[in-house]
Amino acid sequence: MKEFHSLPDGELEIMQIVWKNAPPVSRSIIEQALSERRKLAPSTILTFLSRLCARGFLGVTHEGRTNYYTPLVSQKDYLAGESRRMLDRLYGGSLSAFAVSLSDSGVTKEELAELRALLEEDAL
Amino acid sequence: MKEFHSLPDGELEIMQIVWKNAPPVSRSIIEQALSERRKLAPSTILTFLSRLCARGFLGVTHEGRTNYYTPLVSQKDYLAGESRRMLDRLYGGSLSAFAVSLSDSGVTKEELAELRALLEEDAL
DNA sequence: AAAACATTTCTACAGATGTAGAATATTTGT
DNA sequence: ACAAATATTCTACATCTGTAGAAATGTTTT
Repeated sequence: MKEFHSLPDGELEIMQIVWKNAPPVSRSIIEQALSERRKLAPSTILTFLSRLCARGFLGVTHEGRTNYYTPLVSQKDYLAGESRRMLDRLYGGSLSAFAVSLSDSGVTKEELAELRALLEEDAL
Repeated sequence: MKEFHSLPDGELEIMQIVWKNAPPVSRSIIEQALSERRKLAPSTILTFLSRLCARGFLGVTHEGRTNYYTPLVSQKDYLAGESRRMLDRLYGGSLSAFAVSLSDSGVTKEELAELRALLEEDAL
């Protein structure tokens, strides 16, 4: 399992959108999806996209005047790495310490119940 | 519950040490604790400390030529905020999605068992 | 009290990140 | 073929982060 370094917020936001859509994804699709959350100049989005390409997170193909992007790192792999990193960084690697902290932060009883269900049915 | 913004790695590392010790904590103590993990110039550590003061994370008092630092934000509050932020940012707020991802990232069976125990005894 | 020393504050700088205007290239309507 | 429209790439810049040398300040030793 490869180690990817963390993405900055802006780039992660783009990746989440790319992952959510069937590849390859055009910039207009991304801009569309993103616009529901915040307004960015087209060139800003393109900057993020090219930085993601430079990092090896996305591959790009040109179709006329349009760029299409394809993820080169899977969401699953990236998130797994991030979660572990976060657990180490913040809780010295202790999952339980993290859970306690979450309950401090207001996870709902429903969420905890859901998690317990997952654990009890050995889904993990 | 106040919202604190995320700390960069270097500053978080310092905060973790400050939290671990009984306040107020001197720079020499911090440098000592830190030196076991990595080597930084004293002035670098001081830079982090003064940035933490500027952010309102630490208060400082001067005792002769020595500075003593006291946390103004509790570890518990900070971690609670960070955990939630991370859950939102990476998993759209879903605790279960996070748990699945953790199991992808190689949490041990022991950790999961421990977590289940916590949940079952309603400790959270 | 001067010298030697320890500690802190200033200043600096390179690289990362968020953001976007200007310049350039591609497509399309007429 | 050309103008209008549109998408992409370049260039730019302010702020944040990691890092630390130089300068200033306070302490101890002889």
